[in-house]
Amino acid sequence: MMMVRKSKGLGERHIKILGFLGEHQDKGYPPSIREIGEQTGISSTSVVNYYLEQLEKWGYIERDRHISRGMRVVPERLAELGSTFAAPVQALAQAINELIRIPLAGRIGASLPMPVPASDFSYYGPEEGVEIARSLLPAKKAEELFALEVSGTSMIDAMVNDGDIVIMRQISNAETKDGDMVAVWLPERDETTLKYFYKEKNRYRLQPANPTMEPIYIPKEEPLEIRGKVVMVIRKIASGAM
Amino acid sequence: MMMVRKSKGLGERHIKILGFLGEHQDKGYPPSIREIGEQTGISSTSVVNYYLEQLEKWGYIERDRHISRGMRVVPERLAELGSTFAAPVQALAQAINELIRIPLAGRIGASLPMPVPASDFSYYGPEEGVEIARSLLPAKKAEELFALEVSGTSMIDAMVNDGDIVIMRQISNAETKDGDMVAVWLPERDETTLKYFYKEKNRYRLQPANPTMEPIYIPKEEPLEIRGKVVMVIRKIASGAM
DNA sequence: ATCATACACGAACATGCGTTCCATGTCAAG
DNA sequence: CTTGACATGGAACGCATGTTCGTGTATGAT
Repeated sequence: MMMVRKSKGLGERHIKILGFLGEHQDKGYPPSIREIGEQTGISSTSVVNYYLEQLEKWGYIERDRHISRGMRVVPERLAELGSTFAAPVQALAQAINELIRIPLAGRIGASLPMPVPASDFSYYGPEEGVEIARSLLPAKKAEELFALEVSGTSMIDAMVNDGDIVIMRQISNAETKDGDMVAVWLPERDETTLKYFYKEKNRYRLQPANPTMEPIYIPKEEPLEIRGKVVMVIRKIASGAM
Repeated sequence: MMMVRKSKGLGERHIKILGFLGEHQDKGYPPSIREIGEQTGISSTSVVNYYLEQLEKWGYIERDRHISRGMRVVPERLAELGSTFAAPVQALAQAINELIRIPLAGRIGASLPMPVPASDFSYYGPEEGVEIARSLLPAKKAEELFALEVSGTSMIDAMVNDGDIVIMRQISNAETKDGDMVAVWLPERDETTLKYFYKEKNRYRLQPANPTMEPIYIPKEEPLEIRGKVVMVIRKIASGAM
């Protein structure tokens, strides 16, 4: 066989280029091949192109051939790098203006049968949505996420007020882990509630976010549906509330 | 004097161009003059350039001459348009990937002497900050904004929990209007609290956000300092809370 | 009427900038 | 040592794209 020296994996120059692409971000347009060369100490445009082709193959960037400055970084791919690399790329990932548009699936309230986003998340046009900075989220895939506007004060005990927007991730009963804050649908009580979820011997403990309030217990026999896991709560405060 | 027909103000073509710049946003790089022409029904590159120069003069975009696709929209300027124009620009403003980086000024807690951002908001480097989508904010200037991380559960009654991040706008006592949710510093009680603020005959009423809780009254004689107005509250919920 | 100005075209020109091809250097496998 | 994938340069080549200029047409102002 053959086993080349460094080959696979990002080399110093890949990092430099990626880093420069990030720094260049605030210019409003991508750099040209020559500009990349100057900044990364590569004298030949063909070499820069060589690396760009690799970055494209690895999936870190996308290019539109024959178009000046026709390239863009792929934030998702970059996010994967996480903190693997130091400063240069770190800063990059954060510099990448990346907003995630989360579909507003509807409203949720004590008695409302909690809506679930279009089963397959297929495609939602210019519907209403909430834009969140990727840097605010737990850096996971943006799919599976949906938002709900809270209607009514029934979730006061979960520290969630009327008008708040909760960002949720689709999750099944099985996937739910102790300590997750989830939206629970209790068919028998015809009630939806947001609580911290804990499995105990033969019951479920639903703990309110407000530490001054007591948990409620649900016997294991009672049906219980986890509709989603709360990832974030956003409260916009208007000028003249109340 | 002279008063030309339409002149001053954005015309249909300006709007179209601005709109196209927005739509083109997700490509990752700006369009070329010719591309703009095609999409907006302008056959001559010089005419497109003509409009771009105007948009630049009006401050809607910035250009880097002699650089392919060297232009970018100025979100702040665009935000001013507000809902003045219909769909096209509306969508634009929202499509503009624009994150606002709000400096994290520090922590706030019942007994902590609430920190205030670097007096003049001069310049803050890569300090910690929170990135918010402009579309989530009340579309005002991003300056004057700062964020605080809440420490402790002393503001539970304001529906704000330990770890929450509150986005605030600097505001003086005089500017405060009834109904604003503000951070109030009570020197005599050595206490900082978040409450809805109301002026009454000879006292101030500080109303908790949680409707089930009673307001507290501060006699007008007692010193009271409004440190900021709460614009938004963000709660990130970790997987294994509690 | 006459002129200045805003609005529009389209062609020509001069770079900007991506692409391609050829030559060279390096290191590991055979 | 030879071979070959990998890494770099450098210089052309040629389309991509911004800029400039000559022209033409409304509309107001004088």
